[in-house]
Amino acid sequence: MFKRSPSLAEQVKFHLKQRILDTDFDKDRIPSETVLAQELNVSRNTVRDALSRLEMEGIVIRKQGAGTFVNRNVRLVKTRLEEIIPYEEMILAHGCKPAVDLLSVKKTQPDEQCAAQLNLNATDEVLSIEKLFGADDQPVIYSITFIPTKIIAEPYTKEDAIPPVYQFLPQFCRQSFAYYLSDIVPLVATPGLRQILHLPPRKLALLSFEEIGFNRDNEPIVKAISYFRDDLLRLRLIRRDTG
Amino acid sequence: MFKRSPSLAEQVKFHLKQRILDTDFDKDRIPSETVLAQELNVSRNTVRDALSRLEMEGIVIRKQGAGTFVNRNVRLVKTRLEEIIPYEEMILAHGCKPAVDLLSVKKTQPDEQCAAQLNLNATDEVLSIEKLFGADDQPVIYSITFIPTKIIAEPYTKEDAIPPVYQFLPQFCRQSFAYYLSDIVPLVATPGLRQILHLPPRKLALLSFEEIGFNRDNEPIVKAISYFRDDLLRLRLIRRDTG
DNA sequence: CAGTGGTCTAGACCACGGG
DNA sequence: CCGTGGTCTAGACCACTGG
Repeated sequence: MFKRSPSLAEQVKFHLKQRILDTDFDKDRIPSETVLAQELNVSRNTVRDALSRLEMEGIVIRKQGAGTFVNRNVRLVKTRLEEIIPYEEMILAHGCKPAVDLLSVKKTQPDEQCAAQLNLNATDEVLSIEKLFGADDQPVIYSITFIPTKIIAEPYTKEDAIPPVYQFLPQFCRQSFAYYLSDIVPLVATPGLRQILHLPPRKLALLSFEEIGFNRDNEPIVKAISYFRDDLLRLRLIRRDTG
Repeated sequence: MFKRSPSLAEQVKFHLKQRILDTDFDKDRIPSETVLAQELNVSRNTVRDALSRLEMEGIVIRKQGAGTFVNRNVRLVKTRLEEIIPYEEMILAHGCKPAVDLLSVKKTQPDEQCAAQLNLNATDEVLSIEKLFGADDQPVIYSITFIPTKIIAEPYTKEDAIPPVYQFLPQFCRQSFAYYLSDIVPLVATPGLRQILHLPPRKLALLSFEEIGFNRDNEPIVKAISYFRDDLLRLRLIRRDTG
C-alpha cells in the first residue's frame, strides 16, 4: 500500500490527515491504533509514530484508555513556530494569496552585532537580501537576510535570492542548514517600517523575529530579521504540559 | 539501574543531560546509541527516545552516519514555548531570583470576548486572578487569569491562587488540563501596564500571550493574558526544517 | 569499508477509562 | 472487565559518513 521514502510514518500521517478532513468519524473518534495498523498493513509503532506527529500539531488528542480523537479547534492554528516554513506557505495557510517582492540584493559591511553573531572578521562582508511578502496584495512581512560573502561558492543571480534562504545555502554555499535560533521581539514600528509595510495610523506595534541560522556543524551561517504584521498574520501555537 | 515511572526514556534523558554537563566528551561526541543501550541496560529504542527529546530541546545534534554531538550553543535557550512551564522556572532559567505577587483575586463579569472564548452565558461570572512576577526584585511578567466560577467545585483561599492555574484546575475544579492555544501579540504598553511593570521611559513595546486553556475533553476552561518584559526575559526558541 | 543514526517490525506488558 | 493508549524490548535492514 505504501512505498518507502518519505518514511512510512510520514505517509501514514498524511493518509490520516486526509481521512480526518474527508471522513466523519463517529463522535470524532479515530479507529484504534491496532485496527489502523492492520488496515494500513504497518506495525502499530509506525501508526503510533504518525499519530504522535498529528498530536504534536494539535490535530488529534489521545486519551489513554479511551481512544484518539479529532481536535476540531485547531483549524485555528496557522503557524507552528517550531517548524520552519516558507512565508508564502504561512500566508497561504491564512487563506490569502502570497506574493514576494525582492527589494534589494547587495553586498554590505555588517554592523558590529551581526559580525559577532556570524563570527566574522572586520573585513568580511555580507550579502544582504531584502524581501517584502504580501498577502492578498497587502504587505505583511518585511525581512532582511545576511549571508557572509565568503561562504558563497557558486555564481548566482538576483532571482536566486527569491526562494527561502535555507534553499539558497545548500545550493550556492555548499552549506547544510540545521536550525534557527530565534528571538521573538516586539517593537514600535519606525517610520521606515511604517512606510514599507503600509501600516495604518492606529497600528503601532510589530512583532519581529531575530534569527541566527546554523549548519549541521553548528556554525552560524546566516542572520535574518523579519517584521510581521501580527494583526494580519496571527502567530498562534499549542503549548503542552512538560513533555 | 533504573526503576519505572517516570518512564525509562525520561530517566535516560535526565541521566544523559547530567553526563553532558559533567563530562567532557571527546570533541563533544556522545557514545553511540548501541553503546549507550548496553551501558544503561536498556533497549536502543529507549536510548533513541531519550536522545530525540534532547535533540528537540536543542541540547544535542544528531548526524546520520557520523554520530551524536553536544550542542554548546543552546545554553542560550531559556524558554521553550511549546512547553508550559511555571513563570518562576522561566525566571530561574534566566539566572534570576523569582518572586510572585498576588495582586488580586475576585469574581467579575467577563467581557464579551472572554465570555465567547470560554463558551459562557450572559450571566456567568469568572474568577479573575492578577499576578505580578519578579526577577531579582524587578517586575517582569504581569498576568491575568479568568476561570469560570461555575466550574469551581471546591472551596479555596487566596493562597491557592498563587501556583500556576493548571494546578488550580485539577485541584479545585476537578478539571484535567490538556493544552493552551496561545496567540503571541506585540503591543505598546498602556500607562497602566507601564506603572505595574515599572517600565523605564525608553521601553515602549511589550510582548503578550493571549491563551485559552482546554481540558482533555477539548472544552475551554481558562483564559490567561500575560505581559512580558521581553528585554529582561528573552523569548528564544529553536526552529527546524519540516519534521 | 565499518560504524553511525534512521526506520520498521512483532510481540510483550502496563495503566487507565468506561461500561 | 475489556479495549484503549503508553512503554519497552530485541532484532532487522537501510542510508549515510568517514577514514
